[in-house]
Amino acid sequence: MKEKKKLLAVTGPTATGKTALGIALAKQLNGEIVSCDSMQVYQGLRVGTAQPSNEELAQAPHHLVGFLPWEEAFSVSDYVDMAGKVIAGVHGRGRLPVLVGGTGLYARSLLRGFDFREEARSDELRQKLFQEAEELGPEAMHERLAELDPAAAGAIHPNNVKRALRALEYCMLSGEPFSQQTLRSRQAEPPYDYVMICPVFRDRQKLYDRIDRRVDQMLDAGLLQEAEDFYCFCCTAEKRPTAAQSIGYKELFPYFDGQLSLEEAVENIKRESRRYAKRQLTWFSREPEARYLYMDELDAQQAVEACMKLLKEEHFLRKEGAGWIIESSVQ
RNA sequence: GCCUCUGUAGCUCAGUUGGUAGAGCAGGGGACUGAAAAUCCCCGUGUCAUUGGUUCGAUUCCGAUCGGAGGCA
Repeated sequence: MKEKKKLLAVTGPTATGKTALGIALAKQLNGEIVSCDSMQVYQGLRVGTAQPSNEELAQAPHHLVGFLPWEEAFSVSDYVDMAGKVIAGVHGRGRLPVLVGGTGLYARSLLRGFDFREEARSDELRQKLFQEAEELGPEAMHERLAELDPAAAGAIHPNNVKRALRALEYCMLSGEPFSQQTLRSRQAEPPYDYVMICPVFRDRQKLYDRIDRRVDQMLDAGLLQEAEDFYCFCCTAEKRPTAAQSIGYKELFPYFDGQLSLEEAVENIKRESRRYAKRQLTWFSREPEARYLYMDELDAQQAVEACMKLLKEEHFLRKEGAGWIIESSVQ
């Protein structure tokens, strides 16, 4: 007999309206927003990463948004740690955590209870491995992985140096095969009782149009200034920070360098955002729990109603008097 | 009006000395367990503008028509 705490997740591709929907649901359900976005964690990357606006932030408590300095690295395991603590706090206040964001790996890792071992990570070793890969070539490194962990080597393409080296790093530090960790995580007990709502568009073109339009809006909202500040920071940083991976900034760097016109750089942001959305779509299609919400058929109000209906069906909620009560879940 | 060039995949263009075609980009699909907005893998049939002719056979050669670009009047 173990009681799991409830959690509501709103995850899906960019530009589908997760932020607004999450806030509406949080307001309705006495909730607090817990962001699940690898780039919105950074300070000052407000426009380009589509962080909630001040008006939005004022409508519900938000966590894990805009708190990390640019130079700080950030990773899944950091996220799972922090989010776990934040969520415990929300539960402690007797409120409902509403996970909102598009970083699929973060959401899955948190909700499925993936286990990242503290000792299985070393920046030094990682750097060393990358140097070796540079000298010996990716195939040699992949062969090395094949010796330590044939299963992982079979699952990782030799050209995917980043993932092959991480697996290698893991094997060398932990003393167990990387694939073993995956297996262990798969058997882990999910820590929360959750429903995952995934807003999407039936019509791909509609989503792409929204993305294009949103990039234009970002420019109107001051993306260029924000990006230039960040660009100046990156130029003086000794190594490329994690934050520099964010779409919307790195595409503008060649423009600041004078190598691309603004128009070309903006086109690149739009294209990369569309591709990103497609990757997210692929990712979430592999989430068996994802409950799709087709946004091309719904206005904001209807989307919230559809979610409430779904939560009732999932026995997540029950109506009591004028309000909604979140079901307790004693197993 | 005349002359020249041009019309091939969504776009830019190759190419076939006549046996129905291929690159880049765009696009599509997929993978994903400590950088994930990252990283990586796979995918190219299109009335070769239209229409006649020559030919066993034409997208390829010839003519006409219709687009486009340039030049001369």
